Amino acid sequence: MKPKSTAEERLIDPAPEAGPFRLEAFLPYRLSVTAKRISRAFARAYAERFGLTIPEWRVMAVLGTSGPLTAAAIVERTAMDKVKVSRAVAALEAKALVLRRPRPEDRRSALLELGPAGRRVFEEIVPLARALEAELTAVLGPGDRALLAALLGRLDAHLAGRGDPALDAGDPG
Amino acid sequence: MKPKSTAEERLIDPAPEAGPFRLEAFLPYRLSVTAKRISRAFARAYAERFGLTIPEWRVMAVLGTSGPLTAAAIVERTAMDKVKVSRAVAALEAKALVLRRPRPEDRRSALLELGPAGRRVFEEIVPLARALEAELTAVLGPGDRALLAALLGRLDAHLAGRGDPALDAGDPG
DNA sequence: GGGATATTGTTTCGTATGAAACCAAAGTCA
DNA sequence: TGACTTTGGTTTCATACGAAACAATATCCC
Repeated sequence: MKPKSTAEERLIDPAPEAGPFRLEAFLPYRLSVTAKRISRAFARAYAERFGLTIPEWRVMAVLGTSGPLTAAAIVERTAMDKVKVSRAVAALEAKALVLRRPRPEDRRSALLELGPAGRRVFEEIVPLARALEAELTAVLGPGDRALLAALLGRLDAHLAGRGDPALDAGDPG
Repeated sequence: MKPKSTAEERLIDPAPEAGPFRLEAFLPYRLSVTAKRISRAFARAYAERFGLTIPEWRVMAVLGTSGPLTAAAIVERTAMDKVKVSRAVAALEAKALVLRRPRPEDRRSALLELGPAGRRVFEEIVPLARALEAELTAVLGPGDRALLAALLGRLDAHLAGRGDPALDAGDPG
């Protein structure tokens, strides 16, 4: 750690030594740990009560609040890659939660939508997901929760802008 | 979505319907997406330039700023489960970056520390990691970065408190 | 029309993950 | 001392992941 740096030095050295490296203060690490913890809690809840994985839940989540979508549209809205979406949809079809409606005008893709059973499960999950979210983020008041969302939003926009390849997302949900 | 709720209803219903469910506004989802994006960027950088995975980097990170540690101590400090740590350490040993020093007084575990090569890699990675962190979080000023860290800190403490089982952490680093 | 190219999803294949089983070395205690 | 139990790490095994290859259309453009 250098003694205090002058304004000039700061211009030259944009990332001044901030003392010894501490993993627990490293933002990417912190973000990962927190996200994973929350992810787990949700994964467990969805699995236990509905037999769903997080990718499956994400697909249902978007289909629950939109008209029928193609797989590609789901990819866009869930930040998952197409392999994951493909598998999640296949699983949901097998459970009769999602229906596939072929499109004569383009037989490569089909429109996907919640079936009656899927709709019921969706209606049941949403309040649960909201409650769990509220419970897990209880330490933050509504204000800080919004603040966190805003910060993540800015960060995300930045990251999405930086032409990074695959845009998939881990697990939570 | 209910018509506006009265104060009384709010007391009764702690999680008032906030309109239709929107995945992209769901905090667990947002956290996961952002964490994963950052994770990827780091994973790629570490792999390309140092041939390291994130779990490996984490192990080196703690060993780089502490005396020799047992695997169990590393588990504590990296929020990774013992299987992951075991494998990361094995890989680092194979690369001669980490050395294992047996302990006669307890031959079940050994003390682990960076070897000379590991030390050199560590010294090289740290500035890079800091620079990448700075770049990725550039949209947030230092103030907001600290704010985000603080919010994650509170959230984490809360989550860690809630006796959730496994405490492993995803990937970033 | 009809070959070249692009788009949409699915499948393959190698790697990462983690729960549970396992092994070896301590520790307990009768 | 000699069962049991506990602790520290490793290995196994079944699953999740995603990059790359693939198959089936669709679209271009001559």
